[in-house]
Order: sequence, then C-alpha cells, then structure tokens
Amino acid sequence: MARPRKDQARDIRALAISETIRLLEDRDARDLTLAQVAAAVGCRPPALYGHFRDKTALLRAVHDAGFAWLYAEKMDVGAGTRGDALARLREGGRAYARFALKNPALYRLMFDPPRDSGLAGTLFESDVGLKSLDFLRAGVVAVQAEGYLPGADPDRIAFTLWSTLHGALSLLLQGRAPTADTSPLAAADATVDAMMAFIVATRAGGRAEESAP
Amino acid sequence: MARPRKDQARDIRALAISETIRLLEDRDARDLTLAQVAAAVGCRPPALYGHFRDKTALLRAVHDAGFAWLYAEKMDVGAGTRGDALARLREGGRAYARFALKNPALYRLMFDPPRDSGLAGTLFESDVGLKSLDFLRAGVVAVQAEGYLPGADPDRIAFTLWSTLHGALSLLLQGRAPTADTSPLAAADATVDAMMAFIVATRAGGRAEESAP
DNA sequence: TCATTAATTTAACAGCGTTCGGTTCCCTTG
DNA sequence: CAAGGGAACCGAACGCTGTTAAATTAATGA
Repeated sequence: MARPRKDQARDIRALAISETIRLLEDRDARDLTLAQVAAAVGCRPPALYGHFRDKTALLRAVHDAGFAWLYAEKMDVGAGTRGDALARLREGGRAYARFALKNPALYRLMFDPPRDSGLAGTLFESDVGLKSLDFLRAGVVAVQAEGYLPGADPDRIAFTLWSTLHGALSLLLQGRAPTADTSPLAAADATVDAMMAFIVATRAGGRAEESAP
Repeated sequence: MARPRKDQARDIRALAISETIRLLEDRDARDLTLAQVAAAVGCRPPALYGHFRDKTALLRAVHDAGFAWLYAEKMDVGAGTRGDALARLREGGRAYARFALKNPALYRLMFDPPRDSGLAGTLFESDVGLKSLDFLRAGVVAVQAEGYLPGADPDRIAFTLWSTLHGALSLLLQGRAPTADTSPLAAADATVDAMMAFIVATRAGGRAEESAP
C-alpha cells in the first residue's frame, strides 16, 4: 500500500494545516514535530514533503491561515459594531486580544515567529502583516475625525496602539504580568481601556475626566 | 587528557554564560547548539553537564545574566539623568530600547523565551521579571507627583507603558513595522515619545499642545 | 604509595528533520 | 484492453541534536 487509492485520498495539504492549528492548542510551534502532524493527518512524515518544501513551509502556511482567520473574526466584529469610532477601535482591540488568548501558540507563530522560519522576511511583512496596521490606521483616522488625537500622525499612533496590545499579550501569555488578581483576558481588556483613556485625554479643547479606569 | 590539569583549568560555567551571550549576537537562542557553546568554551558538550543540568539551565543562567546587565545599564542612565521625572521616564525607556536593539537574541531570550525553557515559570517572574515593573512604577509615581496621570493606577500605567515598548521592540526586531524610512532605534524612540505625549496630555487641568510629535 | 574523588573525555542512544529508492496506484496512449 | 509513464506514498537511511553511560586521567588524603 504505497500510493493510496483514489476513493480514500485525503487533501494532505489542507489537513496538515488544520491539524497543525489544532495541535498548536497544546504545543508551541517549535515543539511541534512532523511526526505529530503526520500522525494527525494519517500519513508518514515524508508524505508531507510532497505538499510542503520543508517544515518551515508548513509553518508559513499555518501562519497565513492564522491571519486569514484573524481577519475574518475582526471583520465580523467590525460589521457588528454600530457605535462611534472610539467604540469600534476598542472592540477591534478586544477581538484581537480574544484571538491571541484563545490561540496562544498560533498567535506567537503569527506575530513572534522563530527567526529561522523565514517568516521574518519582507514577503509576509508586506503581504499580510501590514494589513493589520491598515485596519488600525483607518480606525485612528476615524477617531481623529471626531476630534481626538489632533495633529498626530495616524501611522505612528496606529503602530503605538498595536505595539501596546501586542506587547501586553506577549507578556500576558508568558505569565510575565501581574495577573494574579485578574484573568489574562481582563488584563488585556484593561490595557485596551487604558489606551482608549489616553486617546480620550488628547481631545482638542477637551479634558481627561479619568486618565485610566 | 581526560581531566585537565589544575593550572590550565577554566571556569566553564562563567565561560559558557559569557560565550553564549557572545554567540547570541549572531544566532537566535533556539538555534544555538551545545556543540557551538562547547567549541567557544574550549571543551566537549558533555562537559557542560557538569555545570548545568541541561540546556535550558544554561539558557536560564544567560537569561539572568542578561537581566543583571540590563539593570546595570538602567542604573547608569538613572544616575546620570538629572532632569525632571518625565525626562527620567523617557531616558529609562530609551536605554531599554537601546539594550534590546543591541542584543536582539538576548532580549528575546529574556522577555520572550521559548515556552519549554522553564523560563516562563513563576521563579523568574517573581524573582527578576517584576523588578522591571517596580523600576517603571516608581517612575510613574514620580510623574504623578508632578500632576500627570491624575487618579490613575500606577501599576496599570506601568504595565501599559512596558507593554508598549516591549511590543514595539518585538515588532521592530522582526521587521514587522514601517521601518523603511527610519532606523529601528529611531522608531523605538518615536514610540517612547508618543507615550510621553500621551502622558503629557493627561495632566490635570492642562491641555495637549501636540498629542504626538 | 595507593585508594578515592573529581573533572573531563570518548562512545553510545533516542529523536529530530530530511533525502533516497522502491512500490503501488491512476491516467493516458496505442 | 494491454502497456507505459507519472504521481503519491512508504520504509529505510543519514546527519545532527540533546543527553546519558562508561572510561580515562588528574588531584587529594591517609
């Protein structure tokens, strides 16, 4: 039984990606072995090389699938939010945090990949990585239209906001934060709220009622 | 020549730590092999097991040495700064960014270690990891004494500021940021400035002249 | 001087990603 | 409907990894 029959043929490529995402619920990306993926798919490790050049190519495909998933979720939230621009910004951040905390290893693979995985290249940066910033930038421009952040560069603000949430999640996912009293999700939401409070404080002519809740 | 003579004995433990830090200038921590460390030290891989229980114990020691180094640099900066609390906060952030960008792999090992390295445990979190927050918290309290961030929780603000800088550095170190126009160090400094502008905007009774430079 | 202890070596093992050569099936061509 | 060619997969094998075991040599103490 070297080559499988047509009726029992499986789409190994798609299966490998979905099963890898599932396996990432337990393990970290670098602790994942091709033997584990192959076992989950139902084949032997060498069979994977017919669909991926090497292990990093598989991880890159999972990386991209993760981005597609994240965008879909953010789209859902964006479509469901009917509030002002500030609320949309906040809900976007919350959705981002929820995704990261529900898929820690996948999030790490997407935004903090190992240096040798070829994921740090400009391909992914320009292809999908910067789409995150475009999303966020649009939100920043929207709140600026309502009088917040007067005269600020939207790109820089967007990068700063993204950095804050990404940094908080990165620290929270490693227990490197005072999470003893609250859940990681609550801590992430609190970080989003703190940034929103900063934005509110910069309203032209306005004044901060409370700098951080 | 199984056991070395007394006159040509080297402190393998100290050598392994310092040579590992040197090797981390090129490679990432997870791409580092014990054979490379042993070659740099001048011994064979099994000799390292007489001084470290396993590879993660070596990485943990390097992790701690990195923290000691970072604290020393921040102390230097703190002692040299004679400005107001706001300037001290800014200079602390700049020193932090400089350290991270000059030692990328070491920084990653310190603040974003692989999950299986035993570095995510509560030992390091409570031991040295939270000392970063204490430093920062003191700075936040100091600026609050000057009227900024009224009524805010210093712990939450400190965590938010730390998250922002850590997140920005994490993204910058992977080329996941619009760094095309500026250097990574300039981008990091700009992020620090943006956060300082946010803080300035929250001054009680005051008003933001410019929300972000 | 001789046993004991300590420090490092060489040798070996299991597991990893990856490559090679063979085997089985499908699909086209005569 | 036979024959060949290509595609898809498997078992075996290779080099490298971290790690352990056994052997070897230097220092120490009686």
